Order: sequence, then structure tokens, then C-alpha cells
Amino acid sequence: MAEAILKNKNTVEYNAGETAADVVGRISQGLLRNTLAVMINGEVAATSTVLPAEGCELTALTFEDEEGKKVYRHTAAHVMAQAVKRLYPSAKLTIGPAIDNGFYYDFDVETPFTPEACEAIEAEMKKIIKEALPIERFELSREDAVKFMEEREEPYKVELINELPEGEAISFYKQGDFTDLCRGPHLAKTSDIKAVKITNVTGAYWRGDASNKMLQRVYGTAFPKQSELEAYLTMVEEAKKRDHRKIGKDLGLFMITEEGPGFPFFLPKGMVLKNTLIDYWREVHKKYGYVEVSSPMILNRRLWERSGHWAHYKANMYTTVIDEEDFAIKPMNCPGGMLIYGAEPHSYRELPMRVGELGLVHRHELSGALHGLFRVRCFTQDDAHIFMTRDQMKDEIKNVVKLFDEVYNLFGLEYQIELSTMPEDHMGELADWQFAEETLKAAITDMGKDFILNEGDGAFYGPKLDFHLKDCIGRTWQCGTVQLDFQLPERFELEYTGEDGVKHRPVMIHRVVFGSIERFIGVITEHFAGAFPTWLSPVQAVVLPISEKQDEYAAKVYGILKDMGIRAELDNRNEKIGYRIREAQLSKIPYMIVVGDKEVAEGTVSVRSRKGGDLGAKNAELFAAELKEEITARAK
RNA sequence: GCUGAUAUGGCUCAGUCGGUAGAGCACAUCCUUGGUAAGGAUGAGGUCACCAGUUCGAUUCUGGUUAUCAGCUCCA
Repeated sequence: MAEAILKNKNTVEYNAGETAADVVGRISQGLLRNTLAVMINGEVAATSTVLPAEGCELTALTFEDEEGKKVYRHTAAHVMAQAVKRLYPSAKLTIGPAIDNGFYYDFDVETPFTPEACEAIEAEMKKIIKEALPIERFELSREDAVKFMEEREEPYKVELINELPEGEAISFYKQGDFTDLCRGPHLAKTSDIKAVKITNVTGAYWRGDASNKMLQRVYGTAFPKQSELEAYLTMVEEAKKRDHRKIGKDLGLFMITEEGPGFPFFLPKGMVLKNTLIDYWREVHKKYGYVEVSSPMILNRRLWERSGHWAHYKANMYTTVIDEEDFAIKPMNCPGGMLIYGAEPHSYRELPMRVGELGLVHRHELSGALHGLFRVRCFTQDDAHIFMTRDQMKDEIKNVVKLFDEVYNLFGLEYQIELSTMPEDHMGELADWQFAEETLKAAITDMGKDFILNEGDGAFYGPKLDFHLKDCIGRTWQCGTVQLDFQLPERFELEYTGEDGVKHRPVMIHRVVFGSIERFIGVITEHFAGAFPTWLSPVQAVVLPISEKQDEYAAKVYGILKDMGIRAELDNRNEKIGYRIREAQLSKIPYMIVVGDKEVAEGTVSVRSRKGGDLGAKNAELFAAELKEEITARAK
């Protein structure tokens, strides 16, 4: 007899030779039905796994668990591969993992899959599911494994097998006429997949390397219930409606033309949004002790050589020649910031020095990478460089994160922190790196925040914290970053005079909150689906006289709003009130002020809110004051 | 940059098996003065992305270019 310790710390006894499924079934048949895989002593395993004789920790994984979901969709990927092999026997298998919202499988085929081919593949998948093929695991020696895949003419699999580390079991999963090299685990049989759909086909390079062959990547998703699959597909459709490229066009926020790929134009309404964000940015930075500077957009080659960009970043830089000398349009603001600091001597008494800059930078990005405002070739970084002593680092990082919290909280945006550590190709002393990484870690841990570790993903000059904001489809966009930099102060020989009267080198933090104003506008456009909070709305209220009889009174109400600095419009076009309300609603204007004979007689306004509908009659001045208050408070 | 797809009035889309194009919305004018998501009539608006080729004739076929979209890669 052995004991299985469950997630809730209860224990269940089991006999030698019993499987995980046996034990889960003893807890509850209902749980067993929903169990896709199990976690045995922290390792994900199939439900058919025989439990260790000495006892174990056992957790049942359902579709609600990330690991369970992964197993489910990984099995769906195998079903897809089986379907493709049945329909296209010459297709070569490569890899097929579960991903965030589904799974994919990459195939090497002669001709790309058409939408019709995808339908056929999906139909075949459903057939395979119906066949309820048991999924069996077996292991082979390296030699036999290679032979097995060579016989099946699967060169990619052979390549994968040859790269598996020595000593690792080489396992295969077989379901009917299909066998794939796979670590597993998998579901027990193909019919455990309930609802499946192919969502997309694209090209993808073998191993993500552009010099390798282009494969066909077939994306799909799978859910335990048809209704869940449909809900997901509906969500994706809804998410498409929030696409900032569409909303940006509909609401007249920005445009991008063929004349300037990746170089966005801001239209009057988008400009209001941008300027309002910048006003807020200045206000919050002032509060946190920042000063603001502005550095030139074009600086000479020597500067970029000194900063290291000419050597490391040249491919992304736009260059020009002035008076026969090479110049570059800045891809980053830091070197300019260094020159400002270095222009005069500094005392430790001035530190930490927090120097902000809304810098317009230009970077050449690959044409295929451009994406609305999310990925552009010129953008405004809400940059700041903080110069400080080593002792000040931790508190400074906390100060930055506190500012981030305040900003993101205002927009109701959730984020995830990623800590990126020393890459292989790095500069500087190991001790400095360790100190910097420990300091970053300690600062966020002190603040009670979690982070994900990205080992070796830091910049060559220092480790960093990335703040990934979640958009409406669950995609995450890196907006804020806090980077520690030992290199630039070194390269620019920055100094301060310490308490001891000796020159010291300051440490620098390089940080952005919005990341880029452009990207941030894209993120919040999708986040709010274009219905920005009133303080951000390009038009905050529109005055709608019912007929031209009330034009004079409407103009007066409009004047009251304007005088209070409210962004109001007067829409007295010769259209019915319902029509103009519809238009205002579609333009996501927060408040519609309807005035008819009744309002004129009573000196009131009828207020209709974008989300709450008709709010009834209010005194005109009183309403304007309330609205002003809502805007000043930046109500959410 | 790579692979695939797409490109028709301001927007969303039809269409022409090769004979220079159409709808709805938006826009303009007029009628209507209407109370919380579309009142009516009339009208204007397009070198069918760009450049070549084939053809008597190309928006339609072919090739190239550019941009966009979906990915890969990269990144604020």
C-alpha cells in the first residue's frame, strides 16, 4: 500500500500497480471524466501512468489547468498530423505543439494548403476522433528510433531524434495508422477530443530560421465542448471588431499611407488623444520628481560609434549625410541624454537625477513586421534616464515601478513583469550583472510582485524588467521597461563627485512607461474598444438641438461647455434626433446633450450617456460642472 | 526581409468567361422641424494600386513593383 497526497492535502491509498486513473476514479467518477492528464510529483503524465510504489503527490489535471489544456491540444495536434498524413501521405512531419489559444503542426508539403484542403483536413480529424483510436506510448533506442523514422521517410523527425540529449528516453505515440515522435503525455484515445477547428494556415520556417525551408503551419484549436469552441470563436470575432486599425479609421484617429509605410499620421482626434496622454505623462512625472529635456533628432556618426549603436544597431538606423559627414536619425534617445548629463559636472547631492524625454525615434523595421500602431518605424518613446549611485538603485527601481502602477492602474490595464537576465553576448563585469539582477529582483519582490524569469534575454548592456500589458484578445504587448545600464555611463565617461570628494561613475536606469505613445494608443484603443474614458475622449460631449427652434439655446449650452474647457461639439445638422444620437453613439462620444422645447423652457439639458442611455434632465451649469469634475479627476 | 493571400468611389463590398463599372452607407442640394441608435427625393463622385507585356481593345489575362493582411523573424 502507498499513499497519494492530493492537491487539497487529503490522501488516498492505492495498491502497487494501480494507475493514476484508478486513483482519480476512486476520488470521483465525475473528476475522472474531466481528467485529461495528471501531475505526479510535479511531472505531467498520462492518466494511464502506473503510480510509484513508494507513494506520490498526485494532482488531476482538467481543461481548467494550463497543463491539462496543453495535453488536450497537443493530442489534437497529433490528430491533425494523422489527418494530414492520411490525405497527403508525402507530407513530412515536423513539430506540433500546443500554444496559448490552441495548437499548430508544421508540415513540409509540395504545395501550400488551400482553404478547401483545410476543410478536408478538419473533416478527416473529426473522422479520426470518431474512430476512438487508443493512444499508446512506446520507447525505442536511439538507433531503432532513427531507423523507424528513416523507414517512414521523415527526415525532420530523424534530425530531432539525433538532437535529443543522451540518456533521455526516446518515446513515440501511436494512434491507429499514425505514429509520432513525442515526449507526451497524451490523452487516452482520440475520441477524448470533443470539439476541434482549424483556424488558419500560414508559412513558417523550419526552426524559425529564415534560411531554412518554409513549412506550412496549420493552426487549430480544441475544446472539451462544442459550445466552448463556439464561444471562443465568437470572442475572436468580437476581438477583431476592437482592432485599433479599424477603430482608428472609423473614429478618425490616425492613418498610414502607402507614401510612408510604418510612419503614422495623427488626425485631429488622434492628436487630442496623444496630447492628452502627454499632458498626463508630464503631470505624473513632475509628481515623481522628473525633469524634462529634448535632444536632437539627428546626431553625427561619432556619437553613435561612441554609444555602440553604429556597431550594434546600424541595420535599423536611418542615416544621412550633412556637409560630407555621416549622421544618423536617432533610433534611441539615450546618447543624447548622455551628452546632456556629461555637459556639466555633477555632485552626489543632485542624485538621483531623473531626466525625462518624449523622444521621437526612427527605426527601420522589416516591412512584414509593421502592424498598425503596434509596430511602426517612427514612434515617441516616453523615455527617462535616471542617474544614481549604486546605493540608490533599489529605491529608484521601486519609485519607477510605483509610477508604472499608478499609470497602468488609471487605464485599468493588467500587466505581467518579466525579468531578463545576462545574455551570452554581454558587456561588463559579471559582479555588476549579478548585483543589478539581484537589485531588480529585490525591488519587485519587496513590492510583493511576481515576475517571470527570462534567462539570458537581457540587453547586452544590462538586465531589465519588461512590463507586458494584456490587450483584449489576451495578446501581450511589451510597453514599460526598466533597464539597468552600466555601459553608457562608462562609454560616455559620466561622473559625479561623491561625498568623499572623489569622482565616481553613476549607474543609469533607462525606462519607458507607455513604451511608445503610438503603441500605447493602439493598446488602449483595443482595451476600451474606442470608448475612451471621458478625460481621454477626443470629443467629450455633443449638443443636439431637437430642431432648429432650439439653435440659440443649444449654442448657449455649447458655449457653457466650451468655456469650461470641455471638448464639446454642436451638431445642429438638419437630421432627426435619433439619427444624430446614433452617430454620436457610434463615435463613442461619452455624453449627448439633447435640448428641445422642454429644456429651453426649464433651462435644463437632457443628458444621454454613451453607456447608460437617457439620464434625464439636469441643470445646464450643474451638468457642465459635474462633467468637468469627471474629466479633472480622470474618472475611469 | 521571407512564405501565402489581397488591392474596384470617403467606407463596406458586388461585378466584368477581355468591349473603359455597380450597390448600400457617407457626401451635396432640396423637402421634412422631427424627443433618445438610420425620414424622403434628387445629385455629384471611380485612369478598377502602379509599371510593363499579350491583344484591334486590359479593370479583367501574364510578368514585375508597391502597399496591406495572416504568419515567420524582430521589437517600444
